[in-house]
Amino acid sequence: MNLKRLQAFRAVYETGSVTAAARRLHMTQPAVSRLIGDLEKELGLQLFARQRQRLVCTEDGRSFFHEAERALAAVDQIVDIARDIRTLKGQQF
Amino acid sequence: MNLKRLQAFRAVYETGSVTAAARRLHMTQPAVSRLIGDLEKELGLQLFARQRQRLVCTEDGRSFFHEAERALAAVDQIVDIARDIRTLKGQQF
DNA sequence: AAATCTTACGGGTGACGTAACGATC
DNA sequence: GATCGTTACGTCACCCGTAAGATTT
Repeated sequence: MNLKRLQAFRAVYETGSVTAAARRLHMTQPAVSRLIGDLEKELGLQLFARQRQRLVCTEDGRSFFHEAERALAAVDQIVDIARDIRTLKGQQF
Repeated sequence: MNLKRLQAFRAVYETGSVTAAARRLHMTQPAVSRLIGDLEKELGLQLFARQRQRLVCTEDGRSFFHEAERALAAVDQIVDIARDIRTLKGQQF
């Protein structure tokens, strides 16, 4: 598993397009497209249905998103906690 | 942030040694040692105190571990969920 | 034709294992 | 001297951006 892939998935899920997700992530479209494809291959699930020029989230994608968001939130919290600890340390002097 | 670093941290925390953690992770000792060092550098925190031939978890390390474990559990759950979805799909046929 | 997603390709960064070193039991 | 953790070094895979292709509006 890989955090970047999860972050890309969240961005595409929320924006509904690879282009918008790439903008949010400060990346190019091909890079985001690959991350999604790699994640689908790793999971063995089709998270998005390629219809026309848009990626429509599948039923599996929606089920997966709920859990993925929890994991990403937990990881984000880790960084916050670390910063809090550092700040606390700094105040001790 | 990086999942491998967190997994290495958990393994060292629970086993109390780099060697045991490396065995559990199917990696070499230097690789695990680097992951721990990289994580500490990234967080700006000293997670373990190098005493004698053992790594003793610091106060900061213990505080951080609680949150890290939650994140890792959430990630582990993702994989499980994905497998469940695949299994369910398979049963539909 | 402009926009979107995907695939191909080359370059740079990072991770790993082996080897070597210092310290401890 | 055996074990443990760290550092050095060479190699290899992975990830990204640019370029090119296919499809849609």
